[in-house]
Amino acid sequence: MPGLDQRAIAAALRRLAQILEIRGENPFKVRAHENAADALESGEFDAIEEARSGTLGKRKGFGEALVAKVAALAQTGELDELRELEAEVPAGLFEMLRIPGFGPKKVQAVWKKLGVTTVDELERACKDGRVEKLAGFGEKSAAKIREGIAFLRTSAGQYLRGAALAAAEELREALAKSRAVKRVEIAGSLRRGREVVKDIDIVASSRSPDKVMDLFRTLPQVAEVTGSGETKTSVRLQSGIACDLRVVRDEQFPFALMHFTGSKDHNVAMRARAQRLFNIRISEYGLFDETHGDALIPCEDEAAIHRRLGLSPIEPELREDRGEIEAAEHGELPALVTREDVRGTLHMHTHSSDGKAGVLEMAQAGAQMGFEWIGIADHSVSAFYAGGMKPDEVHRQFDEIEALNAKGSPCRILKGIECDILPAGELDYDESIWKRTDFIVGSVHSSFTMTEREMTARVTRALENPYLSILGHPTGRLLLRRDPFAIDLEAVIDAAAKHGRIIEINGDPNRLDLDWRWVKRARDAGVMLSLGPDAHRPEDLKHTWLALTVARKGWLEAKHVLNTRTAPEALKRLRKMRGA
DNA sequence: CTCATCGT
DNA sequence: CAAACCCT
DNA sequence: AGGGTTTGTAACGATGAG
Repeated sequence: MPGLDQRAIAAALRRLAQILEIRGENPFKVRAHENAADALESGEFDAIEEARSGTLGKRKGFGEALVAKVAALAQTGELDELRELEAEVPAGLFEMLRIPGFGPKKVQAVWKKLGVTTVDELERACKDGRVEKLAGFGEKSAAKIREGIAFLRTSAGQYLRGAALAAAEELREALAKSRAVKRVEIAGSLRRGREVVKDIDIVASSRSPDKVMDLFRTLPQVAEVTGSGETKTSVRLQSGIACDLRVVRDEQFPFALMHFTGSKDHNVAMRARAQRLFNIRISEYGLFDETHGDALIPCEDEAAIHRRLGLSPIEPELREDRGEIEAAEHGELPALVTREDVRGTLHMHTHSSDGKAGVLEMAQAGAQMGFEWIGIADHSVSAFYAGGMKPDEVHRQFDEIEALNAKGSPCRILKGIECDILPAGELDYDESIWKRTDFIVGSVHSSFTMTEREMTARVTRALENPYLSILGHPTGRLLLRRDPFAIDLEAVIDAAAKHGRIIEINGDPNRLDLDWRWVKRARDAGVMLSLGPDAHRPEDLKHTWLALTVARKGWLEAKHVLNTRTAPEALKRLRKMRGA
């Protein structure tokens, strides 16, 4: 077997860590493997080269054993230890680890004591009462596991927008390079900006579809071709995501793009309306005028289709059949906020808490991406698991930021903190720290299991604090992993509106929280929103764009978004909340 | 109540 | 498992 | 210096079993 690349080595070490964990080995040993995998994944150094030259062992976290493992994986792609242990641990156990509340110890228990090795078996064991009889488990445990399995099932086969989009853009670019391809676009729910997707749809136009299909089938990302004809090819990528490519003649491209972008409900509504008002039939191949012998009405792009149907152009993000067609009819669509409108971005971490870079590096990355200003917001002291800052650390960081701003930072840096909203609705620290900040992002990071009433009271109380500028990731959801905590968002939005507070659209690909459906309600209630990358390393600043998509999906215009302001304007808006 | 486990 | 610590 | 041994995440809340 050939040697593995750095990412694959990291994945192998992570797998090993999981096996060790299920086997109940020393937690520090498990952690050591995870840390090593993290380090390799960060890509900050060439581990393969360092393993070869013998310098890897000088690195913190890499001792004799891990250096040997990395070297073996780099050279042969195999590791005896991993192969042997994998043979011992049934593959289904890893899937069980994904059940919320079901960790390595419980996996071990049901495996060893009940011989359960798959999620399906576990479900049966819950139903027939074997689980609740197990020492350490009871009726409630069994019920909770069944809930967890149900959640797992609903998220099965779905992928985060962030990951799917990256894969789709690679494919699109590969296809666009071909001379046989005239036009090519990502379609489907990905184009509509949905937060999770079940597959990737790509639409292309070409005079020689077979050539395009050939190219597509042989792309390096493709693991398996599941179907292929002259208009459609379906594949599964290495990452497991299914991907469909449709190829049409160039005249048909706008119609196909619109059809495959959906949503289904949007298409149905569009078609019914076209039929009713214009006697026009819409299909993926064109607009057909039924009063004139079903003649094709040519359109060069989607905007032309919209215009022909008496509508202003409807951006893909809005095509959810939530009033966009009526708005387009009356010329009342929002002028959606664009990348060009965005001048700054705030909510990012540095090595003062759990970030991987310093303030200056983040500022440089921000400037490079064209931001005029950034806002740092490291974790507060209660977020111990994330290395939250003690008061003196806050002052030290703020001194550094002030010095940088004074001597000419790559871009203007705003001083902020991501302050924990404690269970009673208090913010971490006190006024002596708060007053030194330009802004505070207040976030819930603990006690998620409060009742809706309690949680709502907690957050609305925090919103009354004049120093809380922005409510961070308001529902705490983790896409495909954890539901939002119970909270009355209506009441939260009202409280934010009342006190002039801003609500964050967190752009972490795992969160995308506030959800777009609520973004629109916040907007309608007069609340300003802020795009937050929640970056932990310079390259994460691009999460701003994921948040931007959510904003667009929530019908936001530039005026609704803090990030479109110049630094002085943003500061003015933030200060206003404090009554200054 | 204590202990184990999980999650952040 | 790695790193710090303690011992001769 | 080289070895064997001990210590170390980062700290706490929620939940459930017994």
